Amino acid sequence: MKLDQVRAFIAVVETGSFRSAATAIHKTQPSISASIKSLEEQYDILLFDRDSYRPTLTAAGHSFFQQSKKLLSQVQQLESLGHNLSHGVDMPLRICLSQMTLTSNCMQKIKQFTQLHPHISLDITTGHMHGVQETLLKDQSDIAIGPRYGLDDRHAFTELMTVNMVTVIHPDLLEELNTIGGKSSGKIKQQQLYPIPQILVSNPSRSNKNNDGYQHLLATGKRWFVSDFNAKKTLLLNGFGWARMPRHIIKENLDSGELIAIDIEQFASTSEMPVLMIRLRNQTRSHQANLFWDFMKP
Amino acid sequence: MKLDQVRAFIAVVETGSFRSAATAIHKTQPSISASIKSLEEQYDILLFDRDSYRPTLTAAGHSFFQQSKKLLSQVQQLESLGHNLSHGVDMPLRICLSQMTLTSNCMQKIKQFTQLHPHISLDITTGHMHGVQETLLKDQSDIAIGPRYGLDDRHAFTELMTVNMVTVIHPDLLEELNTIGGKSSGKIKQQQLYPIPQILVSNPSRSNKNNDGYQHLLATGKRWFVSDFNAKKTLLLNGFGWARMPRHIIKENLDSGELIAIDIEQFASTSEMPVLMIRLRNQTRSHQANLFWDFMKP
DNA sequence: TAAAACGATCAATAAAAATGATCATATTAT
DNA sequence: ATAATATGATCATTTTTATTGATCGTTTTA
Repeated sequence: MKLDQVRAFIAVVETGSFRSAATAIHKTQPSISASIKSLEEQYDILLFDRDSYRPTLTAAGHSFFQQSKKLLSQVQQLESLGHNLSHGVDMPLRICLSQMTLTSNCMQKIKQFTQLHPHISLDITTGHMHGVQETLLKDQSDIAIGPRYGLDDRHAFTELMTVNMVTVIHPDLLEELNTIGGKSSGKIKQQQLYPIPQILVSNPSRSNKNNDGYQHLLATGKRWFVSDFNAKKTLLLNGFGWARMPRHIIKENLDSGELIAIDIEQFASTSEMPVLMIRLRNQTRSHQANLFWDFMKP
Repeated sequence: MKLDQVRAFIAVVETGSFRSAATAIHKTQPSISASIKSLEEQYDILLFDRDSYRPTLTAAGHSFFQQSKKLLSQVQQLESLGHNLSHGVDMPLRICLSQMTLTSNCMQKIKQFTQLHPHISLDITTGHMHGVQETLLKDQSDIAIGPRYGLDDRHAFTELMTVNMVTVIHPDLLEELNTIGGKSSGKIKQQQLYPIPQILVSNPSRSNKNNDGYQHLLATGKRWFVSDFNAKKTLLLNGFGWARMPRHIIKENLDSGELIAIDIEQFASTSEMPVLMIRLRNQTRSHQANLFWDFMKP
């Protein structure tokens, strides 16, 4: 397949005839004929129906056209990239941060990096849960920073820090718990929590097959799924349930007593969740990506 | 730009040398040199650093390589499509249905279509809200069926039917309302509903700028966002709030008294929501798509 | 009914790509 | 150290490919 052949094909479709296509892309009509013929012979398909005066796309030709358009837009992207690169326009370094990692600690380190390398432009996006690693796989980011959830052997990673996770609940709900369940202090039994929903952050966009990584689920409790930590926090503050939260997000609410940290029997109520810096193992890394990786690496 | 040049470039990157690249793609080394040189001159960039013995990618070369890989995968898609088309493999017709439209009425019409055209393979996906129209724009579907939300002038549509929307609430909550608010029958005042959350289906994946289409929001009430109608139904059945629902989804719950239809003052409590069949205006349509469109059109 | 536009075809020509030989240099192996 | 091997650039030559202009039989348009 030659690009010029595809260009000729598209020109014919869009101008409606071989001749007009020829003038449109500055070639001669026989040249267009040859290009179409070559495509048709190469794949053993009929792109145009020549029975009528004007060439009309066959069903196969229609599918081929749509895909051809995609190909050509990809070509144009590559060509404009080529031209941009000659003018010193670098590709931005794309970082995807898990909401969980938005601590001043981590952000300051990134800010230091930007100050150290002011010529490197950073594209920073945020995501939740597996979504962070998915941006790597979908080539929407070069480096991701997030929890261990959803990693497999395609990912390489290094631990950056840990986030203190704490199990919290609204004081009203806690009181309700104690009046029903029994003891007013000490550890809470798992059974006591069953009637109260656990609020979890989920990624509803993709139904993930493997449920690994959810090591912090209460086995039979009711569960609520929200889309991000802010929604989770809102629900918590309104007393809709209990949840595990990064301490830095709800620190002020803990201090003011709007939320209470609780301790559950046989359940990792507070824990240090590792935050990883992640990249794809088999992908060639840009120089900027390597600089960032080495700078952030502990 | 020639495809062979890009292929040569990628081969060099992946094999590590011009000579090995030559053998890998069955060309000679001078040919590879010429290809790379041509690319470099065309865009006025340096792809490889030749100072060292082995050619190593420059920063520009690295960016160019990543984009080149994408291009080539697009090429392979087109080529395999070409070969498939010759063996009579048609592209499936991709329909995206809003969850709201999953009435037996609509589904039966689609089933009739499949029986009428057994050779046309249908790919059916479902989505929520704007997500349905987005599949069109992202070229993930050929025809969408869903509500009016999020349409703009890129879309062409025709009304298929209407779905009866009804405002419902859990009987316990209704009782609570009446004891607090006053009357035990007749219309409910908007103010009475403020303390009870309205449950809405949202599309959290994309933060949509224009809030048009949400004509059924109570101005100052609390709001809950869930990802689909099933979640909404679950919340309703558990008495978490009130919501507007397609009648066909909760018909049985209304009959059994698990949910109660309510009437709110100055609020379109029950209404007929139009369900549209939607396609992109400027996109060439496949024969299958036209067949489907004409069949479904009232 | 005449004129214009269409696509297919073909021999001739122009352009481009691939080739093989050769060179200077860098890396290995001995 | 030294010989052997491997690397990329260069160039004249050949081969392949693309393009052209002319022409033919149609179909559409005026």
